[in-house]
Amino acid sequence: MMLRPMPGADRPAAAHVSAISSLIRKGAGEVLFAEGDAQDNVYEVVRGMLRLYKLMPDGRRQVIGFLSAGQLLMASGPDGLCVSTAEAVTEVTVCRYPRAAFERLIDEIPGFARRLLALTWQALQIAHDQMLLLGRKVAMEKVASFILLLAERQHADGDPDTLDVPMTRADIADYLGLTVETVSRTFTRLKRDGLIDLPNPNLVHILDRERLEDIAAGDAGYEV
Amino acid sequence: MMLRPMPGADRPAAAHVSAISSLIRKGAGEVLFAEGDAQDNVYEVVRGMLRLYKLMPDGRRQVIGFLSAGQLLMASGPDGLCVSTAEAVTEVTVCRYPRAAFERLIDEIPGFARRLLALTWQALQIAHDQMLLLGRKVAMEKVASFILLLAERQHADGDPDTLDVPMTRADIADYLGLTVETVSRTFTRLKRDGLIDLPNPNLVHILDRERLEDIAAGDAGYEV
DNA sequence: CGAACCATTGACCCCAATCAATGAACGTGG
DNA sequence: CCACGTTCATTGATTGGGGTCAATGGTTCG
Repeated sequence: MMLRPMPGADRPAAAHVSAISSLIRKGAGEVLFAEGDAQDNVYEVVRGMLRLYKLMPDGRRQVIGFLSAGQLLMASGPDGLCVSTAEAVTEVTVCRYPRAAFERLIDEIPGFARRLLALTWQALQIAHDQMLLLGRKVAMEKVASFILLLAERQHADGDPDTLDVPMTRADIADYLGLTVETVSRTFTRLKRDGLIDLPNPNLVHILDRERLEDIAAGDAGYEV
Repeated sequence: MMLRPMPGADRPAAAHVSAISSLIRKGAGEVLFAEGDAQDNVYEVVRGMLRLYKLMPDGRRQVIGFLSAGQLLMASGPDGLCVSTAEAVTEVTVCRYPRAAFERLIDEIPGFARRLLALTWQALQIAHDQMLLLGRKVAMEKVASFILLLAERQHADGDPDTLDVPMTRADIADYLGLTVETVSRTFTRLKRDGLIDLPNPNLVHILDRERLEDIAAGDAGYEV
């Protein structure tokens, strides 16, 4: 489960429970938990970025989401088994809360459950939007949507049109239901067409946000 | 938002609040609410089936899910705007709860919020599984997964291998990220290969569940 | 009986996958 | 410091799975 901070909430939802938590650091590429693990914890990303994904037996991968600072993550279901794998994209610091203690707080702190419910509902909406993207958008629309999603996430640090891209092309491909090659070609095309600049693979400058938004929404204005 | 009954819960979560609810009937094809509507309600399906979907400006459609008896549906976000459209697949009876009253109950009834949270979390997991399907599975795997999903849903009424398929091929296609033609061809192929029987378009008999499950999981055993 | 809708099937085509090669960036160790 | 391996990104050539276009038949309904 992937949760984002509530709009208007100044502090992450789990800030209440720092007494029972423990801080964990992971280097890039390290696994926090894997699909099927029997560990039963709630995590909060403090610094860095995680990727959450599911695997098929033959290695096909679907990235469910990228989690950055402030986001909550319930790793396992009622049975205590993890339903996806969480891996560090960059070096990350996460805060771990034992599930049992977390659940107790739900009953004790008034309004906490409602807040969690709102967060989970929001996560569900994001998942539904991603279903539209995966099921119905073409490659160009997927990549444009992804760039705007990144932009939305980091409007805090200065220029809203300058984007850090910490994940690899393979991560992006597995998030968008494409291949590495198609993602790369699409970035190149967006650059060639003057919608973005791409000084290096991990840095994007948005040059024409309006057209990007039209493309992402499917208002087909990108055929040249 | 789409919710399913908690495992082990004998009654739908909203059964507590029947005092403030109203029953609504809709004929097949009728719209319960549409994306962007400002109505702020929680629904529970009593009888029949709903489809939930999102649209793109040019008419491309992604079906988010099919809801049958017992399932809960929070139509709108914190801003009160509906994030998807709900339409009757068959004739349906739904129970409507005003959001405000529903929210009050969350604070008043102990454990209710937690129960809703569990339901929402489960809905999120289903959405994540669907993301894997949409992003990484091939047509045959998608259709096999869909048939097994249908089977899971109606194991109550008698034969677990006899499935009612109330939705159209277009609904299925928009749920799986395919076209009507591909869905139809894939059903035909499954029938030809002896994995299912298809007496008519709305009735499926599962003949080889094990192979269907292998295909759905991606254990590629369906090339002939 | 005709209109509308739905499902199926065939012919053809195209977008994105696959296969393949190259270059850039980054350690790591001699 | 440089040779080497590894990983990542890009680009080109080719292919194929599923989309598109089109036609047919079944069913329902007015």
